[in-house]
Amino acid sequence: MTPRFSTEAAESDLAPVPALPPRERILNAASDLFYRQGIRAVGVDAIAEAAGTNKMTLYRHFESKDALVAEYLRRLSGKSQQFWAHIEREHPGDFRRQLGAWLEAAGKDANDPQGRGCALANAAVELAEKDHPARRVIEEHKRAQRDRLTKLCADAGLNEPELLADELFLLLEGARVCCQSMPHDNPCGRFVRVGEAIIASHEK
Amino acid sequence: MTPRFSTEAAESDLAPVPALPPRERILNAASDLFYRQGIRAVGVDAIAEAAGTNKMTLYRHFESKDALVAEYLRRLSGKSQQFWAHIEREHPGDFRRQLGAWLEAAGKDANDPQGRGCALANAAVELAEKDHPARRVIEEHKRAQRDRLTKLCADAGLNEPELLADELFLLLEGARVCCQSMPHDNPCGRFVRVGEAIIASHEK
DNA sequence: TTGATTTGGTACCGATCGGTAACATATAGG
DNA sequence: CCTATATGTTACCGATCGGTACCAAATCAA
Repeated sequence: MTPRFSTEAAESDLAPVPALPPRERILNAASDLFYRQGIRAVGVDAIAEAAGTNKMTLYRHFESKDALVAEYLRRLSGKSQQFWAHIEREHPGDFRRQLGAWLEAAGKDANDPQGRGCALANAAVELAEKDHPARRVIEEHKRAQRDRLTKLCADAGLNEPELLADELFLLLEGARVCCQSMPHDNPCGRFVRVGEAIIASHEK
Repeated sequence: MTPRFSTEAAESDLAPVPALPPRERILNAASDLFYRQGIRAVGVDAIAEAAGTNKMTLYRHFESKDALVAEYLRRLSGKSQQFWAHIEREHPGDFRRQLGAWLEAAGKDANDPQGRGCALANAAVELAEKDHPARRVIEEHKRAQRDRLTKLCADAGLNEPELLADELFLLLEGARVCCQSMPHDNPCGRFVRVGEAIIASHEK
């Protein structure tokens, strides 16, 4: 690297994404830290530092750590909705392929060796307080996921769609918690196979 | 009283029981608080107070909070082993009934409105550090549970016992995390029914 | 250019965290 | 009985927690 002359500016030195506004940087940093280390294990100081800013700016954009946590989960829930739209766009009208795409993506998620399962479900475990602002987001998200999966199973013309959806839903939730409690030799490897077997058993 | 299915932890709520030695009181208080409020949410001061003793005595019996957490989980894992012995004793040689008893107890566990799922799995979510002393206990416990269930499915003469055991295992893990992320109208209500259907699909 | 808004920096707050020193009091065993 | 061990009490440690006051620098709009 060429030596710099002055201590000034350093536009393109090593700032990865300097263009993002502080709020986005904070949310990105918080998302990464919360997911990898756990919500309660991460302090606001660490988030501010990882975001390349300070605590004061953090509290100008989020009224509390709890509010930041809720926003972190809200954004993830939004990305999940985008995923549903994505598979719908990929296989328009073909509900069986949509279900297959869902299963494949879920399997990839559950088998990611770096993954720590579902951030929303993890948050529900960490935040036992009944009145935590994140709980609204979590419960609403899970309900929506289950409903969406139920609708897809029905559209796919499978038997007992509600029951099938719950089987698949519980299966995925189980896989995403097992990958944390059984990081070695876990049963998630069979996830897709099991899912396909379950779907097949609801064939008309 | 029949031994509990597994890992729900709750000791007697309001038993002052001054007769118990301090170590047991501490362990009981810690179990209750850790399970209901979460491990990271509970401080050693609160544990000592709930145990009717003080922090000094706590640290005379446990070298650290982490060690106390590990012991808390170790004891639960032991109770789980007792449960396996229990159903074996109840239905000696009748592996199908043993499997039925397992399913019924698991269903009761997953549908307990006061329950917060599996304490071991919850701990795995809360304690992301790979070198936490509790992780040994958790992983060993889960491995043992899965192996035991696999053995039972095999003894029951069902098809593809390893696959069946993993289906049931993931189903239970999913149910015990869902009861936290979906406290209202959750899919755990179908747990036993789903389990029976899965078992039936492995009938010879 | 000016004036208002946003951001960064630092120092601080009270509370709580996990953990310990020192000493007083019980309780047990010989 | 006396002595050793286990327990209770209090005060304290440094570190960190979530959250804020204050002011300077940068940015942006008019």
